[in-house]
Amino acid sequence: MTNDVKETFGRAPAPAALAAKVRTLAPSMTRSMQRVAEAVANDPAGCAALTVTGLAELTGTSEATVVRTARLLGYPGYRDLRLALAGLAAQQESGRAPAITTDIAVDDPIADVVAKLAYDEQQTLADTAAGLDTVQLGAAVTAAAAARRIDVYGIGASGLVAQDLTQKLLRIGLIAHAHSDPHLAVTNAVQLRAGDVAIAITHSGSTGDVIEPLRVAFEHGATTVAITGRPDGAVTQYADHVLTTSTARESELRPAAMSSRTSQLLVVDCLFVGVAQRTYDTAAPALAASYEALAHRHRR
Amino acid sequence: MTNDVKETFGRAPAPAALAAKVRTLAPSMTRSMQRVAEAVANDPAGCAALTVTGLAELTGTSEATVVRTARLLGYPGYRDLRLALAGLAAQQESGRAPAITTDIAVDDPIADVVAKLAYDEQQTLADTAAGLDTVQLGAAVTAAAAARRIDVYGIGASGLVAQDLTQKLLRIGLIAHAHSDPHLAVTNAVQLRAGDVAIAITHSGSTGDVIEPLRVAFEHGATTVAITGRPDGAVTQYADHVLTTSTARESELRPAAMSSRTSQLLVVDCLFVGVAQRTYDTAAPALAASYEALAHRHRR
DNA sequence: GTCACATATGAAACGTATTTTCAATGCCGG
DNA sequence: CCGGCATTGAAAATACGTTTCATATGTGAC
Repeated sequence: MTNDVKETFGRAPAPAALAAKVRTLAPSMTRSMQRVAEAVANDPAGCAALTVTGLAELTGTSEATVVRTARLLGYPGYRDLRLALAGLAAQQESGRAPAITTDIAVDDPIADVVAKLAYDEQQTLADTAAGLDTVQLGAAVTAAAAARRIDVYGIGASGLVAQDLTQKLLRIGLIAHAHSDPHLAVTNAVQLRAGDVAIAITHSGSTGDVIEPLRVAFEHGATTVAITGRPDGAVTQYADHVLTTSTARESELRPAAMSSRTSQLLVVDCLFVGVAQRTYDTAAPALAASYEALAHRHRR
Repeated sequence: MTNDVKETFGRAPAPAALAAKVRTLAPSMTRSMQRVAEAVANDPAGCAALTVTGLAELTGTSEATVVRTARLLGYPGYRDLRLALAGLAAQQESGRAPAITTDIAVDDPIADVVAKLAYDEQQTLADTAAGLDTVQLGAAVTAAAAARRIDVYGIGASGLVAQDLTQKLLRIGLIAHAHSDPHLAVTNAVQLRAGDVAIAITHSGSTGDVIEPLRVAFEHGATTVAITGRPDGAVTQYADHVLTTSTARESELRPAAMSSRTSQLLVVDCLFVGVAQRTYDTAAPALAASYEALAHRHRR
């Protein structure tokens, strides 16, 4: 084709400005081309789902006309117009910001529950990261990396976090124990001495069964760490280092335990990664070995 | 899971979650398919500009492989993948992708570790929420809400998630047990019958010790649910409902267990809230009562 | 090792969507 | 009413996407 009078104008086929371009060029279009352009401008998403033939039928024209319209709009052919259309559709799809502010209600459809929970947990993570004192964290990491042994206290939901931390520390070759039995925790705490580390995890900061072993450890000279949502709670009086978790808004269907757990896990992960960095020479092979050991326990 | 082994997962080919889907499905891909998937995930915009043949050449594979990959990602063919790609490209063009892309390094300062971990976990949550099949989730919720008893199987890190779920279900008055001892799990699974629910949690989808009890439960007529990162894993053959967790990029200092746990917990939370909604009349007072029971165990 | 089997892969055949060509039609000025 | 030009769609030509199938590449058993 030796390009004749009516040809592409403007260089980039920027998808955003498509509606404007349609309006600008409409006067220079023939009747059938206008029908096509109109359809495209009115429902980009719908048209993106159609083939040339489909769009031709929809607008009561022919394939040739559709292609001609695409050309006039600045694309090499219909295929490219269609791609631009898909992009445009995606953009205005995402433009609708969800902004989930409401609490979870009893009659929320399941999809909303998923969206709200995910959003809340993301929020909790951001808050926790922002509020975490990296100096305290660094100190806790240093102590843990050098510790002879590490005891972790946690009860209820926090007990699972304690176990999570312990599992990970064990994997990099450290000696760590999680205690959720208050009596055993205390009897073990007595064994601790300077150079050892004791970590108490409690959202409320006032869980007696967790504070008690930390106090014992503290008095025996161990380095003590508290991971708590209440930096002014009773637990902190026996803690050398306090790591604060964030407290997200809770509701009847979303107990505090849920977001505090997310927050605690982030702190625990940071602690773990910090320790793994400091002890990299032993941690890396230990991690590899534990991975290897599990490999043959998989089916198929 | 009625349909075949290798099949599309999730319903909508939502463009946003494409990178996540690539990561989730990467393990079940062949080498050449992985090359294609990688190219697509790394440069959606660039790939959207290519024809099948072009993409095949770019990745050093054949057209057939490209189409196969598109199918695996949940699209009817390459044409539709390409449209989705164009949409994705347009989105991140306008959205200005922030993305902390670097892995955690051995010498990262602790503040960076916190930021990167928080970011990654947020990403994992978003991906999981996007990829979660709400129909399957709804079905699992319905089954669990009406169950006579609920058994949950999980080992290692997944064991903690299993316990987390169990703890919460117990709080709303349901009968739930977590098993991480494979033998006890199986002997308990034998007791299950129609109307009961068994839930297996395994990131790899191939943990024999978790699959076995689920198989037994399945064969005894219980409704079975699998929470796994591998929708094509061995575990799904005995699962009535499959809930897919997302697989985040992992590295030496950030083992898969970390993000899979985040993902699993979100799924488990959704399950819990869903069940709590359905059983609100009994769940609400039960929650209040358990809260009350703990109140006097706090100091000061 | 090597044999049998399964899986992965690309070349080429095939079908469909897009583009081009071209003849028919309508419109306008003389 | 006629010639010339713009518009249009049917159908041919082509580019693209999909499917098939034979070959290659492992992988586990013996």
